[in-house]
Amino acid sequence: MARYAKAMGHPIRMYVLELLSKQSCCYSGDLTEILPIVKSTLSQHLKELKSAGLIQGEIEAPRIKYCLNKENWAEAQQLFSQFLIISTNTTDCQTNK
Amino acid sequence: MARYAKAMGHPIRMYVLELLSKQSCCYSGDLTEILPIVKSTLSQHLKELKSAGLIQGEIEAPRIKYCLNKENWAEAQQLFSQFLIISTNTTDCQTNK
DNA sequence: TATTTTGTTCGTAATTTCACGAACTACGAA
DNA sequence: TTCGTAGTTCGTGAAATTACGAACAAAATA
Repeated sequence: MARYAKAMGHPIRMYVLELLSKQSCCYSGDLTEILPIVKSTLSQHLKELKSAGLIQGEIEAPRIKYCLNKENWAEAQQLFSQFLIISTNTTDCQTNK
Repeated sequence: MARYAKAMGHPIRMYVLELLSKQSCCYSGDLTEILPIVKSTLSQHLKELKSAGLIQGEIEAPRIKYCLNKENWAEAQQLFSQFLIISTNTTDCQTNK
């Protein structure tokens, strides 16, 4: 979960994920036109998202089509939603004192 | 959301959050005994979690009692679970080509 | 009042992140 | 084959992160 969170912890990467969650897929060329960064920087961010497992790229020459990695996305959904539930039966505050 | 994600993007901070989600509250003195870091480092992490809005501290002299910031926690829950849903009606892949 | 406990702040160092441009690779099209 | 397009990789530098120990502050206790 820390790995997913870390990947999500940057506005550019968040933007890409948000787009992909709405739009099924995109090409990085289109992203460079929208985003205020050069293509090499974008490439790095996409690489991070890919190695975190949140997206996947598919060659569609001469471009690359990116979309969500649905399997891991579902896992993240599972992890985060479970984690962020405020448990109603938390144990009492323990101290070693 | 990037702010929350960033705060969650470190194992130590994740550990603290996990503990607090199970245990209602804790004291940082107890954490220093469990975690492999020095108190000043822990203090920094707690500060980050606090400034991200995920936890809050309450003075209970001579110690400080930490617990989740339930309001923001609920917001994060909302944001993440909504965000991570795989929308079934994504629009088609758009390209500027 | 002096001491101990608890935690923060500060300075420092090592590492990582982020961003850029240049050089390179791959591949389709002229 | 040569050219143009689409991306990646590499080297670099600036800034942020992570961790530590020392010094400091606040407050309970001896």
